[in-house]
Amino acid sequence: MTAKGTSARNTPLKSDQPVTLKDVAALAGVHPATASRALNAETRLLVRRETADRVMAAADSLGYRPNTVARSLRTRRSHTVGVLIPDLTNPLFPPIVRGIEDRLAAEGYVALIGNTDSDLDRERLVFERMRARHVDGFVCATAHLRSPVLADAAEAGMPVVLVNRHAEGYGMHCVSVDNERGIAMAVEHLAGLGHRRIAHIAGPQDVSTGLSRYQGFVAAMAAHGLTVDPALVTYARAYSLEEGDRCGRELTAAGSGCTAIAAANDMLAVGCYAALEAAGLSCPRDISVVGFNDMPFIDRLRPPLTSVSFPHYQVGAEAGRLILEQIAASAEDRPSPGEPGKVLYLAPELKVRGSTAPPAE
Amino acid sequence: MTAKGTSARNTPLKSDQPVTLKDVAALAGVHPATASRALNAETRLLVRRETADRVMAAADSLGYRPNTVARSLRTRRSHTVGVLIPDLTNPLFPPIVRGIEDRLAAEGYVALIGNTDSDLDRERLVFERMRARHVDGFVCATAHLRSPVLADAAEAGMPVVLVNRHAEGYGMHCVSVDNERGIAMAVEHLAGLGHRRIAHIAGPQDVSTGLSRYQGFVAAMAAHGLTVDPALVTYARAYSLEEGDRCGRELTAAGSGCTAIAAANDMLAVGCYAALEAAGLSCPRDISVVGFNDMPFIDRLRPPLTSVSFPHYQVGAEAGRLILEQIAASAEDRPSPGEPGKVLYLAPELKVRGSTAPPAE
DNA sequence: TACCATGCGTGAAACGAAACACCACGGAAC
DNA sequence: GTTCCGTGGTGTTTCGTTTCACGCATGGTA
Repeated sequence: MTAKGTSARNTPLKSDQPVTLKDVAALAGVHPATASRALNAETRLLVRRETADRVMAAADSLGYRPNTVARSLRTRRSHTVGVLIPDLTNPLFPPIVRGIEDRLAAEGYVALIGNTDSDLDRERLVFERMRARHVDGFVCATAHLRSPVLADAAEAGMPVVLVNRHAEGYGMHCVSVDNERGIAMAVEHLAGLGHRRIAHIAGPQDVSTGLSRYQGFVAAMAAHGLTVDPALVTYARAYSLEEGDRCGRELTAAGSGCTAIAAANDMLAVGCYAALEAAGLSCPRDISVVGFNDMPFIDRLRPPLTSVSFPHYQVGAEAGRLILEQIAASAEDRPSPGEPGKVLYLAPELKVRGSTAPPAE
Repeated sequence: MTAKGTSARNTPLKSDQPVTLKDVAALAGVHPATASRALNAETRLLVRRETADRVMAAADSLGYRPNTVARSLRTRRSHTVGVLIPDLTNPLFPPIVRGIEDRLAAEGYVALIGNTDSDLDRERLVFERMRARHVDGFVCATAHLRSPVLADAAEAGMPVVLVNRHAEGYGMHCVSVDNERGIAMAVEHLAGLGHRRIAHIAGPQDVSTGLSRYQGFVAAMAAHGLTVDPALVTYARAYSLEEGDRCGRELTAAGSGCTAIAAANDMLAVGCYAALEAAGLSCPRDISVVGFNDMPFIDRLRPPLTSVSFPHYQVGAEAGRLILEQIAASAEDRPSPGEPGKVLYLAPELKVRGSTAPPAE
């Protein structure tokens, strides 16, 4: 009866029906409940060593794989987390997602991924879909400052960690970069080069990155004794190349006289390149451009973009760590909507490259 | 089909316990089984119209959401598919994954994502992990020509669709680009410019893209009456910048005399840029370089890379379509390991950019 | 009137694993 | 000798849903 296999992976001898816990128990000559505990590391000490070994051997020889679905139904744990991102094809996100996924994988978790395109309806849809699949928590990179989805999640007491973008008032932990500090470094760099009329392509003001980089820009300008000309601030409706182009055209139109542009994000900055080219301007000779995020490959562009950098992968990994921590924590240990929510800021760093130079004249 | 609630989301009046089918049935004054059928569009016609409406209204008012986990346990369908990719941070994959995900989302499916780093052990791990979660099928972009994981999947009769990389002998459908044709276009372009000594940075030969691009290269050279100098073919161990750099250095070393390089992939080509720079060579003046894949942003590099293009997003979307098709198909309709497996090749297109020019002399 | 479809619903049994309550037994304490 | 307790296990229930196998009317038909 002990159809002991070799160390090699032996296919179950049974029919094509998957082998269940009951089968293992039967082979080991023990009750299913006992088998369950023997196989579960947590509860293994409740069963005699020798019995446990017998069960494990049986499981091994049958090629038993626990049915996670059944287990989830009972334990209400799926060992799965949902990851919400605006758009995977934005080069900022892949490293973050990898960081998350690697961290999760290390603990036996897997990631369910969903793109929202910054569309609230689509966000709701994927959120509900993931929730229905009983994810243990969410990592959310799509946070708007006011987010109905996050409000729901908070009310339901689900573990959520925000990444990159912050949203206050829901008591959620967040891991991101110090945006004010980052944009200040950009302004400082430009001012140091001698630029006075510095423009800003602001990101969407309904997400934290857009807002705080804008505020940081204003503050930093003031700190350097520079005035913010309202004509030199444009607002992008999305972090996209197209919007960068549009805003760039606006800034280069009709004698605005700006010599440098601090964009709220690399996509906007790169989009801006096209606008400069269209206007017959050269970067950095005529106009300097600074981005934010230091996306992969941005250092190989033409010209290489000066950008505010932060460790994307680590941000993701930290977010993964935090969500696992919260899942493990009992409900009362989690932050509640009332509290402020811990914020983990990774330090920004300015990467000076070929897109910035002293003003022409 | 589903009875959309009002625009306002009504919170369940019950306690914080999730509302279950039994609750709905109780409110509607009907048996749980009946409620199940009333809510399930497929079986709704088995119940009187009026009763069905009552049940749906009850479900709506309670804010009922079916427990997908319980459903999966019973139906053995998770409405989840596993997506295996080598590395999300390789810019080739995000658009493909988005294509897959969008297509899946349209049918109510979600994607479980896993990076393997081209490591067979890690691949096995995430594969098993996803399998344990009862994914309905796999989309696999990591296929090696011989793959134990795929062999297992085939034997178990699980729906699998290969994307980008092909693997024969497992009878799986595949959606990709015509690699031979693509590399031939690259060679033709270079030959047309007047290049005679054309080098090839080959990809890993244990994956289909590496092998067939290499074979295509050899064939195309012959077709143009050019000889393949073995010294002008180097083999990358991975599709990485580092390997591109290494191979590039090899090719530029000591008087190989090559004037053009056809790389098996953009990452290798871009890595090669660094090697050229290190050797004091200029692209395209001294050496022309052609890539493959036409990754996002590659057209903005310095210099913009000439590359063989194919529609990444569509490839992903097609793969999504195919996997859904197979999941829907009954087991006997699926391709079996014996048969060849349908292959869907999307047409390549050469994007000529600034990295190629006639030879110097 | 007898009889069979048929429409609507009800019970109850899965699905696979974990949690909970219990039980036999041997040894220790009183 | 009785009580008490810890060890190592057994049964049973539960998780929420689907689905199979019926029952019970009703209506059309021979």
